[in-house]
Amino acid sequence: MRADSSLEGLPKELLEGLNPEQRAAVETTEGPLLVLAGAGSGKTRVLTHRIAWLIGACGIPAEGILAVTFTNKAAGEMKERVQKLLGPEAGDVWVATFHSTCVRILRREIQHLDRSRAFVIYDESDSLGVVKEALRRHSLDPKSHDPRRLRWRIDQWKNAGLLPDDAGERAEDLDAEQGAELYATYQRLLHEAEALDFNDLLLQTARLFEERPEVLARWQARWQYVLVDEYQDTNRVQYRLVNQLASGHRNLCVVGDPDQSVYGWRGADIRNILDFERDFEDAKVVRLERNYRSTQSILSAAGAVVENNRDRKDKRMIAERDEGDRVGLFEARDEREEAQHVVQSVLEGTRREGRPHGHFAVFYRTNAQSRPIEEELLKYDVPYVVVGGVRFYDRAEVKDVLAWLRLVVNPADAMSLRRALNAPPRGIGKTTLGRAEELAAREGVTLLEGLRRHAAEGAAARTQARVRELFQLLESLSREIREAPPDEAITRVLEHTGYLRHLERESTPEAESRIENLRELLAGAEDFAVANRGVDLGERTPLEVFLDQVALVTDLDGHESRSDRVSLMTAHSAKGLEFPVVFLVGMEEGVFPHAAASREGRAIEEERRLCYVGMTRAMERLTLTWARERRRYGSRTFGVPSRFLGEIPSELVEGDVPEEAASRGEPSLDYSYAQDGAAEAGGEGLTSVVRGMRVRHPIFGVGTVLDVSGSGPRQKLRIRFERVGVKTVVLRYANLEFG
DNA sequence: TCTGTAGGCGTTTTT
DNA sequence: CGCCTACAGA
Repeated sequence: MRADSSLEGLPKELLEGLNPEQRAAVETTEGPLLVLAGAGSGKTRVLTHRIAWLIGACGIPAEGILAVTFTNKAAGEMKERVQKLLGPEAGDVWVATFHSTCVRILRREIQHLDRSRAFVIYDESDSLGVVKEALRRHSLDPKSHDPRRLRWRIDQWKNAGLLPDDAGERAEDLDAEQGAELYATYQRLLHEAEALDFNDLLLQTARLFEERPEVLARWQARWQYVLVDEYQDTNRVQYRLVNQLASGHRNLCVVGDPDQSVYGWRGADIRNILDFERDFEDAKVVRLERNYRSTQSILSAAGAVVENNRDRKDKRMIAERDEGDRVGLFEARDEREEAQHVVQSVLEGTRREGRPHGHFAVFYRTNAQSRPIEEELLKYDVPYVVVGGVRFYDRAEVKDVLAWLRLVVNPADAMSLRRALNAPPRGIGKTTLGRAEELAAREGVTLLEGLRRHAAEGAAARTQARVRELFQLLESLSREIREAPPDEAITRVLEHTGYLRHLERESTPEAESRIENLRELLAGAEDFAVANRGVDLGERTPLEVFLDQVALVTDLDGHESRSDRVSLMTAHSAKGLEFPVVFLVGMEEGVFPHAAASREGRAIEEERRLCYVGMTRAMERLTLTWARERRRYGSRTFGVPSRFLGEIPSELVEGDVPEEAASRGEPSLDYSYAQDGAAEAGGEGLTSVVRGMRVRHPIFGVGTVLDVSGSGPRQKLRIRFERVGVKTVVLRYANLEFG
């Protein structure tokens, strides 16, 4: 312990107000520690106090600590709270997401993998563009090979830590083999563009650590204490990274709650937390089971739902608060009535109890469900904010401008070139680009260089002139903005490329709103410039750092919780938050649980955990609503109440548990398991169809199942038939033979 | 090469 | 229902 006068008395203070378990989690600083932190048990408090304890009481230098979180928002909050506890002593503690941590490492070390340190980060749509390009290179029709499906598949491989060769080795059929080849092409294209997609950030870092032990050793030495938040949501690659970083000193503290694991679809592997004690035999385990957030009724109701999961460690949360109101249940005729109920309740709460709008939150399963609620809120002038959804930086006009910036930083970036090229249009079209691409592939140069050579080698005079103009523009732009602060760089791009003039000339309301978004982009860049004035960025330019940040922020991070607005968001986005009054809407089969999850046991359990997450965000009042009728993709559909409603004991509920839901819980669970089991056993028993299965259709002949969607009588199959290509058939009517 | 329109399509959750 | 793509016409 160090005798720094400014810290005297602090250590004691850091433990005040913590319960014995929380205190143990803070004080157990050495060696592996697993903190099983149930919902509302003061997890963030433990993490922040632990960091403060390490610095303030144990004398660990701030920069020796790494704390990894899931979202930028969580990271920001945690850092802020540590600073509040310690003051300036908090200094350089590194609290960040996995992704930004990896970016930081790669920006310094990626040359060891033979790559450029000026790499660009491709987001989902960039990456989809690369997938399409890969399909083109293999002369495959995007109609029969859905690019999104392939992208998803590549993602799954990456989440599992598999590189193209690994995927190829494991391929069991032609389809998988072809997929692996496409994956290889995809990686090659990324490499040629000096680009990394989101998953590459993690995967390449893990690879780097494996291939270069001396590099790993440096980072191990730097971060003597590692903390990981939301450990239940880590995937295999993140697991590898954590183990690599902690394998020397083993001062690893992971915090999580298996009941809140809701990212399995994204490759999160719940085994990571369930097996922690096996991975580290000497691990200490602390359980935080006192809930300080919710009333007894809310907690019991949520617990009753999640208890139905079979694959679960038994756990009981103890409510510290009193019983409170029963959980509300509302049956609406349709989605409009549902919205009306929510908004009327909000109005009542504000009038009668004087609650600010910020007390209320509405959660739904999918982003598309926000609309009717928004319309109703607008009708009564209730201020609200939609959290998540379309990322600001995903808007076309914003991406256009950013493409120019990215191109200046990294001229190899083919996707940005494609974008920037025609923003605004400058007479270089498909044909020219296609030729340039061919040339680039043939001669092994970047797309930009291919374009230059194509123009030099006898393209039409017109094209030549236009390409020359483009290069002049790029060169002068590059000279001017390379070292400039991002706000100035954006201004220059808007001027010199003629993008702004192009929009102004349109003078439509749409163009007007685009210009408005660009102003917002500019304002964001100004904020960045102000925040980073005088900050040492090392060898990197402000523009480069700005682009990194832009690539990794989500819409979630920007909107801080405001006290004067109702919050609307998906149940996923709600994780980690809390609100006094919560509405969980759209509680119908097919909506929540989502139809895509209804067929598989494991997926249903994840839906149930998601429901648990949503319910446990509520502090004082929780209302679940469902609608008999709902407009979905333009047409009316009829819904039955969610099985989750039937899992809540009626004595905890205000209002009637719908009969249909009450009778569901058990049998539906068994059914899903029966189906799952049959699939694993090789397809006997009920018609349980899985991907890759061979089938015979009376008309179309023999084929392979590509995908299964929906459940029950409406279950649909996408099948690639040998003779007639890909068709979608309804299982019930198709008369398929299996085997 | 660009722009407008008609049709097809799929729609889970996100770093 | 709204987004995106493919296609036709200038």
